[in-house]
Amino acid sequence: MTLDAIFEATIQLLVAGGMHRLTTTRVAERAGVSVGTMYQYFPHKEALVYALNARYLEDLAMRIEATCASRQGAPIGEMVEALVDTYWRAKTERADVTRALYRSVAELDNQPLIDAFARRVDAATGAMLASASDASFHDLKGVNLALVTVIFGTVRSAFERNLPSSAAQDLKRQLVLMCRSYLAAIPDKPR
Amino acid sequence: MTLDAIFEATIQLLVAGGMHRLTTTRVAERAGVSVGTMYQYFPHKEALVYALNARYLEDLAMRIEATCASRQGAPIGEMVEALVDTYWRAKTERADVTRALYRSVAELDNQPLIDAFARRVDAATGAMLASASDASFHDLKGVNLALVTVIFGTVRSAFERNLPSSAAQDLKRQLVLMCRSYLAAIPDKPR
DNA sequence: CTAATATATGAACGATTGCTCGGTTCTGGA
DNA sequence: TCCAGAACCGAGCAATCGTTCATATATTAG
Repeated sequence: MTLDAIFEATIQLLVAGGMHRLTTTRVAERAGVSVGTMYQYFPHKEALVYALNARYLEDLAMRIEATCASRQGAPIGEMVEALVDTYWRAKTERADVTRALYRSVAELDNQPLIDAFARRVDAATGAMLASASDASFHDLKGVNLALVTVIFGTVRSAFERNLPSSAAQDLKRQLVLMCRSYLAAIPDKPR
Repeated sequence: MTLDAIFEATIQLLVAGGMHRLTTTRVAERAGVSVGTMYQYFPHKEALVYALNARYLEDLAMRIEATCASRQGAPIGEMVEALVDTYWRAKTERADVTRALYRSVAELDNQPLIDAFARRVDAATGAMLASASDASFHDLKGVNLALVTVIFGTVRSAFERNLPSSAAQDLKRQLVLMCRSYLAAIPDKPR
């Protein structure tokens, strides 16, 4: 479809040269359409990149939600591992695209996108944590926020450092360990 | 000094409108100099922003190094708290500037800057950790990398979520707790 | 005071880019 | 076959921006 071609071209150009080399002409050219056609789908250039990020975040959110749903009632240790795993894999499997989008996002006013994504993820992980078979938390919201922020932040930070994959693998393991020992350290909900 | 005026103007414009509204003319105007003058200090626009980030990272690195030096031989718990505290404070005290620079950095090829900064910080925190009075680590490099990545990443992630300051304060506490329980969970170096 | 050097100026230029719009081609129902 | 509406085209316009350079001003040395 035309739309897919446009998105794909945008991704490729973003990966290759970042936002400042993403011109409407080039996108059209690589997508095999004309500039005019692009403007039939997007009111302006920003909208294109915005839509691309929306697409990406939609996919990511769905994968996280699926993971969370599948671990309902599991022990927390397993939950954390699954969450880290899903997020890490999603980001790593096309690292160049991830990096390109991380950057493109910075030059956009897409706080609404980020906020909506955060809310979805918070809800999914929150529900999962609440169902843990071997723990219940006094301050579930706080714990949830801490976990999500730490995991997402660490993954991003790891990306920025361009680590060799062995170091990255190790870091991932440390991250899981860190979350687990944290969860073990906070007091259970009194009842 | 002229240079300071230029930097200050750049920061203000970056905060106000991001990189895509940072034009040489506007910088010059706000700095009270002419465009030509700017080009006496920087070969092109990118160099200006690059230098600004270099300046910022230099300051940040120095503060971290100072913190690390002052905690030589302390217990690890204290070290972690001091590190989180320094980094968090440095980022928070002028949150708008921090955010603006986070963004500007994304549109630049400044991997060298980031790498150099990472090396400096790794060295400083590594040396601090190695001197801990109450622990010694089998895989110091791995532990160090994990700690730094998690802390820096979490702070950044927290920024992106625009949390109310009470939630942010709480998150900071959870982060410290997380690092501490992690450190308690990994086995000491055998001897 | 003069000459020489360093620093500052800002109008003008060339190049690029986002976007428009008059017009063509495609599609599928009657 | 015909037609209407949807999809597509792409040369060209208007606007912006980074950069230059001939000129002016300030500073220092002799």
